Amino acid sequence: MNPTEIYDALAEIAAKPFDPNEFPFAFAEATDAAKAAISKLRNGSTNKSDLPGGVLFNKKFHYAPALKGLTDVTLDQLRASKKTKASKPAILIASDGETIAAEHPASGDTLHCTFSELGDHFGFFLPAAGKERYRAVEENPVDVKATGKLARLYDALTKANPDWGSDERRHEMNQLMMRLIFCMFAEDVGIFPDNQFSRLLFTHAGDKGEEARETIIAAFNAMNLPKDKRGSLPAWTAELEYVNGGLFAGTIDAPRFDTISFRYLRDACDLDWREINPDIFGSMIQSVADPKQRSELGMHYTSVPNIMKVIGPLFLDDLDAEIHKAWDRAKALQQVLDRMSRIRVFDPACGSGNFLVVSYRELRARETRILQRLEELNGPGSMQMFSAIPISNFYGIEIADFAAETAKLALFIAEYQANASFAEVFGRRPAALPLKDAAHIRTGNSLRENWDEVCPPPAEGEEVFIAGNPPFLGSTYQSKEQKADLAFVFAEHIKSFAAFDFVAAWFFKASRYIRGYSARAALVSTNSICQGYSVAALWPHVLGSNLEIGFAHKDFKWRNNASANAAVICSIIGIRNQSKEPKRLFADNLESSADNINGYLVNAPTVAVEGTRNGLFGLPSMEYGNKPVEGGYLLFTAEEKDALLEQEPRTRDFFRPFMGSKEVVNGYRRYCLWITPQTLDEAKSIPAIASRIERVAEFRAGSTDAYVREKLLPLSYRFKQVFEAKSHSILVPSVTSERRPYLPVERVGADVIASNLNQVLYDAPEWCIALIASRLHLVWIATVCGKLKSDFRYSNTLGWNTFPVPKFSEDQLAELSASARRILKCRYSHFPKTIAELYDPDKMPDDLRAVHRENDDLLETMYIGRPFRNDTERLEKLFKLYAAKVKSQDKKGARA
DNA sequence: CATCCGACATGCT
DNA sequence: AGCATGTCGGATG
Repeated sequence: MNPTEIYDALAEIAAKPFDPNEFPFAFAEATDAAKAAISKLRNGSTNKSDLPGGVLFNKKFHYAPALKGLTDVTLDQLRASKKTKASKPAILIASDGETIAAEHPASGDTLHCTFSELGDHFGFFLPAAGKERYRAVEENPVDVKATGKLARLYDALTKANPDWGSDERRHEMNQLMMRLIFCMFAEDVGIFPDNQFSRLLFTHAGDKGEEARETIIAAFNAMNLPKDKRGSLPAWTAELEYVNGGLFAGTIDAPRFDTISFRYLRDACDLDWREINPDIFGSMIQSVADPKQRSELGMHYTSVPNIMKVIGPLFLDDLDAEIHKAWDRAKALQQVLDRMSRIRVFDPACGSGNFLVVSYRELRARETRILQRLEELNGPGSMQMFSAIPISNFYGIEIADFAAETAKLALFIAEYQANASFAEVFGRRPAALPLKDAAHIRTGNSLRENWDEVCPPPAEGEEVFIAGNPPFLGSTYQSKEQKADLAFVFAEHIKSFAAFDFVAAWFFKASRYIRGYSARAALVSTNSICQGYSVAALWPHVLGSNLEIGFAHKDFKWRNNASANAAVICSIIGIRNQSKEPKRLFADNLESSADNINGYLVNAPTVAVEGTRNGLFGLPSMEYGNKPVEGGYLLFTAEEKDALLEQEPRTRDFFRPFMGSKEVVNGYRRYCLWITPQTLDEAKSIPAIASRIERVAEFRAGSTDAYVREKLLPLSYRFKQVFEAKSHSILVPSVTSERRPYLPVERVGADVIASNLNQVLYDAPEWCIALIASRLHLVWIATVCGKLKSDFRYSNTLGWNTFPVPKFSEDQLAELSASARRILKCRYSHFPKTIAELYDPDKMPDDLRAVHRENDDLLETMYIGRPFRNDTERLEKLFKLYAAKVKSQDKKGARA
């Protein structure tokens, strides 16, 4: 049975009246138990249940009928049952026919729903069918459990109070959740004595939560007032602690609790909150408020190792060095402490506050170390034992209200936990309550906010460190609002910004913020802003004449513990005011010091190759391939082509081989219908083709691109962009694997139609192949072109037109042509091996390696009279030639 | 009209 | 089910 069938079966049970005796067997059947197993269960021979009317199916489920309104009690009995412990059922189920209470004993995850919703919660019951519900996030189990419980509570509350799910009340709803979490955490760690919150809540809220709303409101109001000012509140609130700290400031309201939401509240209170990680937990519960995000639970939260990659080189490493240097001198250590108390950390895209929490924790840990050392140096009792690092030194901006509330809470919890470790070391702890101050978390659109207002720039003696992981989004994927945000940031400073990735705006704002101040910034980014077109377009504006890249982590694959990871390669870029301090470059798990880190995140002088439509070095011009934009209706696999040919032999003359990257590299075959104005009438007379042309028109009519929708509609018999060779084409696949030692390039006849996944030299001389297939060319392309992830992405404007070559003589060109032919011939001798197979770095044939080597030696000798020693030397020479050419062009331009 | 890109998309093994 | 590796066409200059 697949999950859909299980859903149907459970829904069917739910639709019928509840029969407490029949239910377990129907449930067993619905969850895919064998007929024989069910009859054994029915006749009692395998039923091990020790509860009245109960049915225990070994390893699958333990069910017991409940008296009206007492499903919770029955669930407790199921949980406590000795037989449950012995036979480890995946699910416990109690029902009275009105509601269901269920639990996964392994994870402690619970479900409360009405009986009629049984089918809707089929996912919860899948373990009874031996199916995993979903791949659990590999995180602290407490965090996972807590997230699940909170999500259910949130859902149940918004279901019972639809208005609390609306935009107007979202903030109040989120505040409520955070306050509840704080209370549950506080009583578990002992900030609240005697479980006072849940004890009073469940004493005064009624059995089914009838009074839960009023009780919660009264309790929260009390926590916001010193104990002597609670005259207007119910007497029982006198006992509650005064919390303050802003957490209970502002409006206090609560939704009505129905039986189900009240049960989830009880479940949440039962959880042990002591072990939650405020850093990761925060990002996980972000998904609570946004059901859409649930499936990608925590997909974009930054893991602690990645946060450390940012804040380490940003300021912690420097601090550690200073502490190390001062280690034996009390006065110097005291100065470090003073410095630390004046460090402020600002995350302009703080989400649930991971960066702030981890930064706070790291600073507090260092502070504790220093205080310990000072006590050693000055003698016991000599130190005033309090922390000089307040959470009010931490600033954030976050657009999502729930996340912003979470961030505040996470810092409270982090503070508490830091104080607890402080107490472990010194036996004294700062008073936990009332909370003194809060982090400065602004709920808003970071790109619209004035950062100076959120986090005032550092005064003399202060420092501000900006750290974070802003969202990445290419221009194709940006919403209207996001495009407007980009314009808001860039319009008055830069002409062309619309093609920037969304993350570029954060770098730009950070650069304006830190300029001239004792402030630095480091942000996680997609690596694409340090590749190709972006380098010349963005970095000069970010850095200007006063800033520099102080450190960078180049190209690492995004990873966190979420089950589905975002597919992106990241870089971390730290910017600062120009400084004599060393620069650090992290690449391929190695750290090196750099004289200069340029926009490509390479230790080299600052250069940025700008794309150009004109060849700088007189190479033949390279064009685009044919861009279909036709919904696939003019394209065919070999089988599809043969099928159509059989059905309609007249289509034969319209088929042409169609080659993109895959066809060149992996030897696949595809075909397209190639129709010209001259052959259009004949083509249309063939119904199979005519109908395809119509489908193309339909497809194009639905495009968001006005040009495709309007201008291209009458041209539906052909591709969007059309090119044809006269004698032959040289194809250069535009996206190919970074693993190959040489770029793929192929020569094909004029019958072949090249797709836009190739760049094409139409009817060009063969020596071009010798250039493209050279190591020199690969090194150049790898450096100056864009990438897809870290794979090569060939570009005519950025790569081919800018590729520096010496002035070749006719003889040299003839030699290169001969070399190109040798490479092609060698490949053919390995027929039918594909380029992918031949250029697999582990399996490349020796003779092919040899002809490439010869080709490299031949070409490189034309540059410098001998082969280059390594890629570094190759790049240096190429950049030197490039720079010289650009300079001479500029002069020409100036003269003209 | 030409080009650059993808907190990707998807087929492999 | 993770890893390798390039489609497709929107959006921009």
